[in-house]
Formats: sequence, structure tokens, C-alpha cells
Amino acid sequence: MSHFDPALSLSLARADCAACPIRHRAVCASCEGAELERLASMKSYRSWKAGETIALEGDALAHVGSVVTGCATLTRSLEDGRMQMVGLLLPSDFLGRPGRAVTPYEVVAATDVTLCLFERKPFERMLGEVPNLSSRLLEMSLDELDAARDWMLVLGRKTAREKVASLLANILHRAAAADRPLWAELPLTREAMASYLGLTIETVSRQITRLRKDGTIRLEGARVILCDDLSALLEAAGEDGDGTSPG
Amino acid sequence: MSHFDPALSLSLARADCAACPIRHRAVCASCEGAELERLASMKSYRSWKAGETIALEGDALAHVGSVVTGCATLTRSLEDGRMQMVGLLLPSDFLGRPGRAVTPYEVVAATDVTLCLFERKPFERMLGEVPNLSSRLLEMSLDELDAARDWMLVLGRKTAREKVASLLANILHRAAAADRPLWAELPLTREAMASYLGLTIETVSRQITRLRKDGTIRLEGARVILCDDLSALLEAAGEDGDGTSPG
DNA sequence: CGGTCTTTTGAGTACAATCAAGGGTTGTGG
DNA sequence: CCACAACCCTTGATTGTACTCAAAAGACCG
Repeated sequence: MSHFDPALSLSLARADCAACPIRHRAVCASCEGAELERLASMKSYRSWKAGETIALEGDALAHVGSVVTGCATLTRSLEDGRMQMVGLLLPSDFLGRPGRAVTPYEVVAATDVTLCLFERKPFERMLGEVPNLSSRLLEMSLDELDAARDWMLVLGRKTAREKVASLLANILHRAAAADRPLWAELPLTREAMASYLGLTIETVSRQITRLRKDGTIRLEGARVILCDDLSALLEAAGEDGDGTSPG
Repeated sequence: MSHFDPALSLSLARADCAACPIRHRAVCASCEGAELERLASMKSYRSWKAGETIALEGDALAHVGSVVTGCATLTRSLEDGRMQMVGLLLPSDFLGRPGRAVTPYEVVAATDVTLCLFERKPFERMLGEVPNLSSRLLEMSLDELDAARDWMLVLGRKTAREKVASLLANILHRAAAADRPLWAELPLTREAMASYLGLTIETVSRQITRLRKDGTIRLEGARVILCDDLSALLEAAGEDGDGTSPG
């Protein structure tokens, strides 16, 4: 983790973009100099505790923004209460839709989370004037679309075991930089995993137990996983072990 | 159907955009005059018969484009052959990804289909220079993303009956303009429906039979459906009957 | 008319959901 | 420091939905 702590800078209204941990991966990555200044002039930081609701389905949001630290989830619901997580937002991911204030998703902090928020109107104006920025956002949106479609394959065709292995492989992939053995602290409860995977809590728990007993993964407590053999995990996920597109 | 037939115009290399049936809904909708001219200068039409493959997973595509008439599908596969449809492209929908030639999806003509193709390089150059065009494409991509996420809810949480009802409601919604009773010719075989819904052919067939026996829908042959009471179909789809977001 | 492809229907099975209970961890207040 | 509550996770027994395997009926075409 970085020493950048925008939550501590709230009284200053902003922190220095140069020190920002997502500076070169977020929507702002394509901007420099005056453009970056312009973004900075409309930004503010805000933090939520794990479990807190950031927005409800149908809320009109006055901001769009980027995840700076932590993890947030997007969830869609049916009237009878069934829920499906439709997005998992990690640092640098973009939140909100330019041109449409009302969010069709419930947004919840999965862990403690800090967002870098841009006022909607000025941001939308800038999008129309700065091709750099809009093409960066287009690229990120297309990446999200590909990821959502990849996840449709997981939801529609994989078994419970494969689903769980896919999610763990995904998290290991994004969390662990170059560690051997690979390890990660899960940012999700069993309930959140079930919500993402289209399963029940009990089934998620059983499949994690099974992967552990198989020797495919190891656990330290309930929330830290280790994997000595990523190709074995990918095979359990229904992918070939060559490392391509683990979900 | 319109009298616009670009397939017949192939020898002329292009048809008149003013007569195009998707002129005001496709990616070109935001362009007029010189901009439209520029798009027209890089376009060509091409048609495929139902069942033909337009592109394989991993193919490098020299074009992007719009569906003019007919219906195409995007499909992702696992190594063992399991397949999941991840996109259903109807007239005006955009195909291909600017900035990335290699497609991660198999693209197949579900019915006879005609595409309006733009050469990739000139189109990408124009995207960077014409904010109109790039913001239109961004808007369409975000719509696709929302649709993909809506579909994740269907795949992850709905029962077989609800899935089938959701798809039929969707198709009726897009196909039937203002007809009472609502009717539509299904552009998909049972196999393609199963692929989209994360089900087997047999289950799709059984659920259609059940909806028919319930009186929720009527059939004329296997490929034409009629619905006298859309709210009953939406209820079967697990939505409330008020007409919002039928999938 | 024969052939192929699509769709329907039936019988049996398997996998994940449901219902139910108990263990583990964390944090709070007595 | 311990007791208790709340939450999270695991495990077990049973049920039900959708899958698999199998066959036949209907549509379409040469």
C-alpha cells in the first residue's frame, strides 16, 4: 500500500495527483499539465467503511469518479430480493456514467474504500472538449464490456467449482504482483462471492473447502488464500493452464 | 422492412446513407454533412447467409461496422466446447473494437445479415478527431455495458422459465413496434436461445411449451410467437408488470 | 420421396439450492 | 478479563431444478 492518504487530506479538499497510486491507470492517465489541472480543479475525495452503501439503485449521482483504494461492488436486484453482483471495482476502475446521472446499480463498499470524485457537469463538459480524456474513457469502458462478457461465460456455463476457482484466480491475478507462492487477502465475504458467482453462500464455502482439500489452494484463516500452482487453479477454473484470460 | 438493399449496391461500392434504415440510430447518427461524407468514403457493405461465420475467436479484423439488417451473435467458448452467447447484435448495433483488431468473440450470422463496414484505420483516426463520433460510440458502448450487466442478472439468478420469458419479452420489445397483439418472428434457433440463456436446447423447448400451455404466449410454427398480455409475460420473467427493463 | 435439420417429449440422474445446526472470530460492555 | 452478542463461515441432510441420454415427430429442401 502507498503512503498516499486522501482521506487525511479532506480538509485540504484535494491531494497531489502526482502522488496518487492510480495516477497512471485511471481515467486521468491520459492527461498531463493543464488538462490534469482542470481535472484536479473538479475533484474531491470521499471514503466509506466496509459494508456502507455508496448509492442505491435509482439514485441520481452528482459525481463520477475513480476507485483510489479499496473495493466497491455493483449489484442488480429482482423485486423478490434475489441479487446479482454485476461489477467489482478495484483501484483505478471508473464509477458512474457520463450523460446519465441515475445509477441502475446499487453501489456498496466491499472493503474500506476511497473514491476520487469529479463533479458531473464539469467532467461531462471536459469529455466533449478533450479527446484524450474521452478516448481513455472509451477504452476503459470497452475493457469493462469485455470483462462483463467474460463473466457471462462464467455465470452461464461453469460449474460451482469452476466458478469459485475462476474468481480466486482472478483475484490472485490482480492482487499478487510477482510473489511466489501467490497469495491474496480476499476483499469479499462469502456472501459477496456468492453474489458475484450466482451461487449460494453454502455452495461457495463447500467449493472452497473442496479446493483446499484437493491441495489446489491453501487458506490462512477464512480470508487469505495462497496458491502454489496457478495452472492447477486455472485448470479447476475450466481454463487451460497457459495463463490466458482467467475470467 | 425498408427498400434499402445495400447488397444489391455492392457493385457501386456504396449506397446512399440518407436512405439507410439505421441512419439515425447507428454510430453514424451524430454525424452530418462533411463528417458523414468522410464516414461514407471509408464504408462498404457485405452480407452473410444465416449460419455463416463472420469471424472466429482470435481473428484480426480489418473493419469495424454496424448491423444494417438481420441479426448476428457474439459467442465465447471454453476449451471443452461449452459455449455462451455474450451479445446479440440487431440493426444499428456496433460491431468491433476500435484500438484492438483481434476479436475475443466468435461472430456468427443468426439470420441473413448485412453489415456496413468501416475500414479500421481511417475510422480510428476519425474517432480521435471528431468528438461527435467518439461520444456517440462511448454512449453506445455504455448502453452495451448496461445491457451486458442486465443479462448477468438473468444468467446468474433467474430460473429456466424466467430466462426464457425474459428473452421472449426482450425480442417482442425490440421487434414489435405498436402491434396488438404483440408478435415477433424469432431470429434465433432453440440452440441459439439456449446458448444465450445458459441452458440446454431441451430445457428451452420445455419452457416454451410450458409458457404456451399456460396461455402466456401463443405460437405459430416454432419461430413465430404472439403475446396478448405482455404484463403476464413480464411476470413470468420475474419482472413486475409495469414495463420497466424487461431484461 | 428420402434426407437433413430442428424441435418436442420422455425417463433417469446429478448438481446446487434449501433447510437446519453448530463452530469460529471479533468487538463490546459488564 | 470474561461473558455475550453479532456476524461470518462451515458442515450435514434432503429436495428440486435443470442436465443427460434417448427417441420420435415435424419442417424444409433437393
